[in-house]
Formats: sequence, C-alpha cells, structure tokens
Amino acid sequence: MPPFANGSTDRRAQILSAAMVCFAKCGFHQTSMHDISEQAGISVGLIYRYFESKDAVISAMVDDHKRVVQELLKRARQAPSLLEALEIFFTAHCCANQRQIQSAFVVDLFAESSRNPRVRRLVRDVLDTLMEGVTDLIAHSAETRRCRKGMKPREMAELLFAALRGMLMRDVVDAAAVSDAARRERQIKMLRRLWPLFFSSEANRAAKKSPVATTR
Amino acid sequence: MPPFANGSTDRRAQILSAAMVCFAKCGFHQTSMHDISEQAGISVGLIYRYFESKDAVISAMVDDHKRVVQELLKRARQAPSLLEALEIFFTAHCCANQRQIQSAFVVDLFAESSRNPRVRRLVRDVLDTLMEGVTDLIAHSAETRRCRKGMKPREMAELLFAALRGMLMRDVVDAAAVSDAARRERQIKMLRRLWPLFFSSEANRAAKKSPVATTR
Amino acid sequence: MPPFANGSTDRRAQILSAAMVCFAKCGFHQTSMHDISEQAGISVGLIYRYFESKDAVISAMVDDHKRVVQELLKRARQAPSLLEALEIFFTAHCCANQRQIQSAFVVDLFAESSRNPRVRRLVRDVLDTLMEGVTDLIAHSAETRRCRKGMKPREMAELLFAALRGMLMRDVVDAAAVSDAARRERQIKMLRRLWPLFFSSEANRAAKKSPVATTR
Amino acid sequence: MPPFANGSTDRRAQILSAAMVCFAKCGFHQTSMHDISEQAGISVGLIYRYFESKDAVISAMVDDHKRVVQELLKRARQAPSLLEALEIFFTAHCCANQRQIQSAFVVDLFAESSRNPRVRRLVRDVLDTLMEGVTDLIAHSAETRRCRKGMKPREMAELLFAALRGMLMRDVVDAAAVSDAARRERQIKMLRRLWPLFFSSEANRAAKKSPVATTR
DNA sequence: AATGAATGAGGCTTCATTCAT
DNA sequence: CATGAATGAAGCCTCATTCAT
Repeated sequence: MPPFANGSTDRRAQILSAAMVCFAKCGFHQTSMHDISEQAGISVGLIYRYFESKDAVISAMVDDHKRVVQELLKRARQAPSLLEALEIFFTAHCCANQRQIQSAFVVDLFAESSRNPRVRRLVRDVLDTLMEGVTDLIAHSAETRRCRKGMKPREMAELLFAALRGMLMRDVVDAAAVSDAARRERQIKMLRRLWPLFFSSEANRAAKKSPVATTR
Repeated sequence: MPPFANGSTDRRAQILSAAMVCFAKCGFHQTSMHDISEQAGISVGLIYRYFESKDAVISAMVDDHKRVVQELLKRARQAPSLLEALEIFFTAHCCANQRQIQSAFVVDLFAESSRNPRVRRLVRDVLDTLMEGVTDLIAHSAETRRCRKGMKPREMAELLFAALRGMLMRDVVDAAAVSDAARRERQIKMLRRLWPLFFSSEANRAAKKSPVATTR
Repeated sequence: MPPFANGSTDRRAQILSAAMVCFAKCGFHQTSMHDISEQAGISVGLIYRYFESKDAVISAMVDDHKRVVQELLKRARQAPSLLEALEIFFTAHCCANQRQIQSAFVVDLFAESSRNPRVRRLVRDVLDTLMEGVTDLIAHSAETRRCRKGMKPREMAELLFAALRGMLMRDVVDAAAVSDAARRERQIKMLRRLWPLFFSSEANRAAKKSPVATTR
Repeated sequence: MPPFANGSTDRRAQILSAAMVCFAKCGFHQTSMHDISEQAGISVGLIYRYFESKDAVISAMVDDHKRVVQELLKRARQAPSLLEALEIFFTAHCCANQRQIQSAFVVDLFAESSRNPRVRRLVRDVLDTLMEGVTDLIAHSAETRRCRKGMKPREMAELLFAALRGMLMRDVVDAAAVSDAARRERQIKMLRRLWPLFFSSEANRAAKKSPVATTR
C-alpha cells in the first residue's frame, strides 16, 4: 500500500483534489504549488510528473468540472419532473463534499476566465454544455408542453442560471456565515419563485406539492 | 499637462483609477504595484505615500465602489418610474468608462471577498447598502402600491440582483465577444422579463410603454 | 530488435553513446540524466547501475575519448607518410558519425576541464598521450630525418595541435553553416600550409603529390 | 558614497565584472544568479534591474568582449611593426586583470555558441571584426609589401588565430599550473615560430631584433 | 512631494539521485 | 536486471515594500 491511501490511489485525482481544496480556500494565484503538494501530502516535484504546470492543474480542474456538470445533466434527465431536475442544478454547489463544486472556486474560475484564454475556452465550453442541456430538458418536459407561458426554453435556462450564479456570488461573500443547509433552502426557494414566470397554474400546483429533494 | 488631468488633480483618485484599469485587465493578484504606477504615470514609491499597502489600494477601491453605488442609488431615487430606476442598476456595468464599474473587476472582487476578511466586510457593506436601497425603492414605488403580486420587496431585490450578478459572470466569459451595447440590451431584457413576476398587468403595461433608457 | 544494436549490446557503451549525442547537442550541464536515458531508450535508474553519477558519465566519456585517440595514434603509425599520418588527426573531428568525436563536445570538454579537477586530469592525460605519440611520430618519420628545418618535433606537434584545436573552436561557431566535407578540406589545407615551416623542399614536393585522404 | 565603491560606480559594469569572475571560475551554467549577486555584493533582484535575464548578462558580456577586441585592434594599428601589433593579440589573454579576457571564459563562450543562437551571433560578430581587422593590418603592413611569401593576408590571420585559440584551450587545461608570464612567453614564441611562414628573411631579421613587448 | 534603486522572501520549475517493485 | 515514481534542494525570476536622495 502506498504511503498515501486517502481513498484514491490515483495520483492525478489526488492532486486535483488537493488543488481544489487550496483553490477554494485561497484562489488560484494565492495558492502556491507548495500549498498543493502539502495538502496532497506529496512533494512539489511530483506534481510536475502529472501536470505540466500550475496552469495545467487549473485547466484539468475545469475539465473535471465539466465532467461533474455532465454527471449532473445525466441525473437531471432522469428526474421525474422538470422542477426536480432543475433542483439538482440549484443545489449542486451546496455540499462541501470535496469532490463537489465549491462556490469560491467557481467564482474564481469566472474571474480567471476573463484573463486566461485557455481557461476561458474551457469554461465557455462547460457553460455551453450546461445551457444546451438544460434548454433541452426544459423544451422536452411535460410541463413545457402543457402550460408554458411566453418565454422560450432557452430564455428560461438563461434566467435560471443567471439567478443561480448570482446567488453563488452572494454566497461567497456570506461565506462561513451561511450553513450548507440554509444555502440549499435559499437556492430552492429562488427556483420556485421563478417558476410562475415560466409556467401557468397547473404546473405551479404540481411544484407546490412536490417535496423538497433530500440531500444527494 | 500630464496625461492625467481629469479635473481632479487628486493623486488618490489618479492611483485608484489606474488600479481599476489594471485590476480589471489582470486581476488583483496578477497586478503588480509597478503595473499600477506605470498606468498612473507615477513612481511606485508615490503610491505608498497614499496607500499603506497593495491591500489598502484594493480596499479603497471597494470604498470607491460603494460611493459609485450610492451615486446610483441617488439617481435611481429620482427616476420617474420603478422600472427606469432599476434599469439604472442593470446598465451600470455596461459602460467601459474608466471610472465605471467593470465586470471583471466585480467578479474578482467577489472572489477576493471569499478569502480577504477586510475586503469581505467592505463588499458585504456595499451589498447591504444596495439591497436596502433597492428594497426601499421597490417598497415605496407607485407600482408596488398599486399592483404588487405575492413577492416581498426584499425578495424582489434579491432576485433582481442575483440575476444581474449572474449575467455579469457570464459577460466575463464572453469577454470581448459582446459589445457594450449588446450587453446593455441583454440586461434590460432580463429586467423586463422578470417584471411580470413582480407586478400584475397594470404595471406591465407601463413597462411596455416606457422607452429604453439612453446611455448614461 | 531495440534501436540500439551496433554490434555491442554493452549497456555501458550504449549509455555513453547516447550521452555523447546529448552532450554534443546541449553541453554537459544542459543535458539532464533524463535526456540521456531517453536518447538511450532506457530508464533513468538504469544509468545509475552503470555509472555512479552524472560526473562519472562525463569522466567515462573522456576515457572513451582517450581510447579513440589511441586508436587514431595506431592508425597514424601505420600511415605510409608523415603527412598522411597527420591528416588522420586533422580530419578526425569531421565525421558526424555518432561514435566519432564531435567538435562541440571537445570544446565543452576543455571548458569543463578548467573547473572539474577530475575531468582536467583525464583531459590532460589524453592530451599528453596525443602529444607524445605525435611527437614520436614526427621524430621517427623519414621526412624528419631527411629534411627537417629548425623546429623540434615536440614544437611541431604543439603547433599542429594548437592550430587544429583553434579551428575546432571556430567550427563550433560556424556550426551548421559548414558541411563536414568543407571542414575536412579546410583542416587539410591548414596542415599543408604549416608543412613548409617544418620541412624543406624535398618533403614539400612529396606533400604536393600525395592525394587527399579519402573520407575515413 | 554608495556602499559599493569597487572602483566603478556603474552598476551595469559592476555586475558584468562580477559575472566575469564567476563565469571564468564556474562557467555560465554552473554560475547561479546568486553567485553573481554575491560576488558583486548586491542582491539578486537588483541584477534584474539591469539585465532582463541570465542570458542577457551573458550576451552583454560578449558585447563587452567585442569592445575589448576593438580596443585591441586600435592599439594594434598604432604598433610600430606588424610583429608588435600581432603580439598585442597574442598576449591579451595573459593578464588576470579582472576587466581582461579570461581564457576559461573564452572557451566557455565558444562552447555556449554551439547551442545558444543569440550568443553565437554575437561571437561570430566579434570573430569577424577581429579577423577583418587583423587581415587589414597584415595587408597594409610594411612587411607584407616587402617580403611576403605565398600566403594571403587572410590566410595568415586565420592561421594565427587558430594557433592562438588552440593555445588558449590548452591553457585552460594546464590551469593554475602555468603562470601568466610563462603563458605570455609561450604565446609569443608561437607567434615568432609562425613568422618565417609568412615572410622571407628580411622581415625575419627584423623580428629577431625587436624586443619582446612589455606587459601592457 | 517624488523618484526609483535596492532588498530579499517567495513562487514556479527542473533535475540528480534513490528506492520500492 | 530494469523501471519510473518520488524526493527535495536549488535555480531563475518577480514583486511588495523601503529608503536615500
């Protein structure tokens, strides 16, 4: 057994996991390679066996993020109702689970996107995947077919994710002050508040009846 | 005449203005004091006569941001209708005007907030000012008195700003791809899309009639 | 069959051969152990089974160089005339043949000698071997017996090798600009130009008649 | 008075001077920026105020070398006889004077040239300057007009400098074993030994009479 | 008030060498 | 015999900050 057996023997994953912790805590540029190596319990040099540079670690992390998003999309497609499908996205950032997306990291990612072209391309890709996926989800949902109001699916998706991201930014400022559970509730409330904008009464009635999704 | 003579010979303002340019372009931690001094056309040492440290420059910048926000609030209170008042906020980030708030800077600011307690306190303060101001604005508006729907003014404000911030994040990724005018239009569209959620038909009719606010 | 099967499966030789390629291309200190291992098509660790350290590789290389020099001396002693014997030395560096001495490597070797005592001792040894061998060659040649001018054999050898090394240095700067054939011709011309300094007419006449040595 | 007053208040020169000491002692790639800063008695960071990178220091050093060579050329042109003019070049490397050219440094320079294109260009430039200058010197000397033998001035220059460089390489191996005075004598002997190859008796007689040039 | 030379800690990265497999 | 993962020291370079002028 290797000296590191934190659940994943995979070095790459181990490093990315450590990097995520550091990035979420300190931001990309405030995190040193030494920080990551320490968090991962390995030497600095070893990181360079798996990643060409610090930038490559960041990029790999976004790739990872993309996979998480695709995972969310898959789960969402299997949800019994549109509302429940959307709740999946609205609660994804609320688990401090290390492998999960962390609010601070995401905001940092967007900030980094505005300067680092490579990261920008990757983030844009994730965003597009997400937007298309959710637009589709909405377009093909029973709710849409029965009682859609004036907005187009794409517009709904845009609005939903704008609100979601906006709350994320807010969370980052409230930081430790807000518990994961509270954030979760807030996010879901927001989603339900937007609901009547999208669908007329019939769908709304459904929404009010469905129970709040339990954590994970 | 020096390259910097925008009416205020004030060194502090000159430095903050230069810092804003740099921060928006490169981010806080990617910007060196030398970058700022160069952009301001002064020496590095001089910055330290006006600011205790780089962190102090960042903090001062948030303070500045607060003043800008208060300015926006004042202008909003004088707007003839609630919709026009809110449009002021929804279009504030769309002018590349150097003295104006820049999207990338704002996202960076939130990212920084998650780590730097001093910045966090300041940002929270600005956010609270904004939220309270707008909540008030909504609460006392003619529209609210006449045809408010179920949501409370505070909730409306929260939703509005979440959507606003969310679009900001998106803008940062689209970067140069989107013109200021396009962003402006998009923001306003978003605002009007949320409108029916807040107010019933009478107010909506008003919204449809009012002309789109002109630049600045 | 591995890419390395030049008759000697000997690992040591394989490593030294790879090291020579790397050293000639990048210099001692610019070459990493990984470079060598890659060039040799083996793992880094394996090098350490045959050589104690990087320094040991360098030293072994000089030893190798010594063997090459002794080989040259043997061939020179069998040459039909002194001129032809000397031509062997003057053309030794002109074949890009991997197992051959490379100009850049030799210059690097001298540079290294000025600092690394171990290498210095080895290089001095090679130099002494060479000088003695050639001095002898000259002293016992028919030309010398018949028509030597004022210079002593040792002095001739010194002059010859100074000129040879000097041209080597020049070659290194001209680098790719000069073809092997051109360098070869230049070297031989230099040798013949020095000839009249050593021997009077009779020997010179001989020199003019003898054909230019063919490659290798 | 600044804390460093080692004769030259000029920082650039001070750094180059320190670098020369280090390079001569350890070679380019064995010398760390810290070594240079220590030798110069300044901080590492300060070097970067005057030079963009370590490579730039090396390049600047070659530029310096060029200036030294031009200085030598000027002095040579004013020499009373060709022999004395040439002696200037043949003894230039023999003074350990810090501002003077050092053998080990020169050999390293050539070694570096074989890999670093920028350095190569610079060295080639110096070499061309030197060769042209000396060719001219020879072509226009009284000796040449009166009693030149078969060789062309250019060829003489090539031969002279080949021999000179060749001895330099040898010196580097003998290192501390040979005193400056001894090297000096050896170099001059070599020059005089080549003399009869260039000119017939009349000039030779002159050479034998002229006194050996005194140091500097 | 203003400059910019100077410092030195710290960041990213490389690499000789070791060692478990 | 052979591999290549792992280490950690050290190298190059940047940058916030200070201070003499």
